[in-house]
Amino acid sequence: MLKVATVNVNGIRAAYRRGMAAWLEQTDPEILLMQEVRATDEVLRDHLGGDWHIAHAEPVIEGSKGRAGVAIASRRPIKLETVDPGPERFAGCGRWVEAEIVLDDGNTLSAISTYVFTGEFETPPRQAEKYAFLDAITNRLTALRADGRHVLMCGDLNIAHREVDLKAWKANRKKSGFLPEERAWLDSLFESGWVDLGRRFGGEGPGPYSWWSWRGKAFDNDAGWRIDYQIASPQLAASATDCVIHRAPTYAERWSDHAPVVATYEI
Amino acid sequence: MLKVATVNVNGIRAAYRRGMAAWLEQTDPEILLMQEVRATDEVLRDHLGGDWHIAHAEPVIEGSKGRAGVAIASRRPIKLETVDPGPERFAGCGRWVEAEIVLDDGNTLSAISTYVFTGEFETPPRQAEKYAFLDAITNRLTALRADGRHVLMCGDLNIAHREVDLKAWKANRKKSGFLPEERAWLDSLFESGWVDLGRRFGGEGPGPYSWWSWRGKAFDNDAGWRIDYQIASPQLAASATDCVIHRAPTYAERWSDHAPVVATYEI
DNA sequence: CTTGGTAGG
DNA sequence: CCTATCAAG
Repeated sequence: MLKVATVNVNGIRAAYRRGMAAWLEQTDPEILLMQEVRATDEVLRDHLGGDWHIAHAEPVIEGSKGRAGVAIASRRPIKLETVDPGPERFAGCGRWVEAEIVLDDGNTLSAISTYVFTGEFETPPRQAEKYAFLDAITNRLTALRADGRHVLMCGDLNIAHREVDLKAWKANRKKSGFLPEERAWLDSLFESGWVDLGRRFGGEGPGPYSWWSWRGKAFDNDAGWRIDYQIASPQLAASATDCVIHRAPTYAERWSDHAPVVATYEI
Repeated sequence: MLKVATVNVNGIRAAYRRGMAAWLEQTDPEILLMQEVRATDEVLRDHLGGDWHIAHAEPVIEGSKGRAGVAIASRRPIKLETVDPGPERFAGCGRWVEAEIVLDDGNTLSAISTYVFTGEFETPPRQAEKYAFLDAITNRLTALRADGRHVLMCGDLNIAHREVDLKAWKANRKKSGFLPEERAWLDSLFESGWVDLGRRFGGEGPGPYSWWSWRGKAFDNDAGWRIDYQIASPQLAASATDCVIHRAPTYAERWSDHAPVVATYEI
């Protein structure tokens, strides 16, 4: 049995200050994938404490200190760590990290933590960067699946797939995060066999969501988006028994603007 | 009877967040002089609320947004507001404001709120700026006293006068804030008739102090400095009946790193 | 150790 | 509305 949790922590320091440690102890995942770590490697390791093997893509490009950052913490050893999804333009961006982990059955799992660009900003234009990153993901996933291993991509894709995946879908049809091109990218991913565990176990919807703006009453009104995913290769997906979003009971109990997505695989 | 309070609020927003309003309501001064307001005029007025006449020197020089700022809030009308101590080099620095207030006896009071430069930084060198500001103060005070009005200069002078005015005087003999030249400036001010109300009513010392670093256990150990003053012209000083420093009971009850200095004048 | 401004989300 | 960095104190 393999319990996997993914969450955009929105700053590991702030998350711990607000109570992430209690959630982690109670949930006790075998693998924890994080996005927006927003800290140095030293700070990340200090917060998580011992007994973890950690793969961390800290952004290294100029002016990116305290931004982005993705990591994978594993109770089992990490055989190989790979940073960046491939193309040179994304070198050191702190948005992609892979960890090869050997499972009980001897098979290899490539676990991925990714944090896709927000496309919503006009200056500089970021939507093109987002599409380029999605392309890079497609290529990298295809390469990883070639040798038959298990692949699990987790993270904040900054895309809601269908109308049931965000509360205000009508108002957001022309907004980055719910553009036809972005949704089509997820369509083609799922059509080629990758499985969206959140939707498989999340019912018909609308909801559940995984992100709510801190602003106004977005959380209390459940005006959220499902933009955080566990996306598994077919064989791995077939072994899944559960996938739930850990929405905090109250606004005050949130320790991130995102909620964890937690899945169990019988593998 | 005229109750006057002066305090370096270290950011009016932070001070209100931490409980300044309760202190202000309980103390209920006729005139409240503030330093390090660190806010726009609109924000200052929003926080103080109605029923005040306000003179505010907001810093206007490039890159000074959110820094310095001195203000005078008065329950009685302010006849004339003057900003800056005079020399062009201090134009718009947000460290000096005067308010002319007509007293019950028909006399005019020039109340001053000032925030003298910290000299402790090496790059850029600030000690020279501090001495130049002290010179400007001397000249301006002399001019104000010429026509026989009452003058009350309140504020954070960033100078402890004598050994009894800071806990660690031995360790600070070569530090800005307790340099011989700075102490001599206060000596000559008091020798020319200006009166340090805090010392007149504060006993022999050591202490009381008006500022403690936020760092370490400075507050709990009372490792402070008396750098906040009410300095009155001779006639006004003669009418004073009391001057006390409102040190918070506990660290948690502080709403600034400085404590208010509150005096009463029978005039 | 705390302040506010700032860029980013 | 929240994150972190930054200069300043």
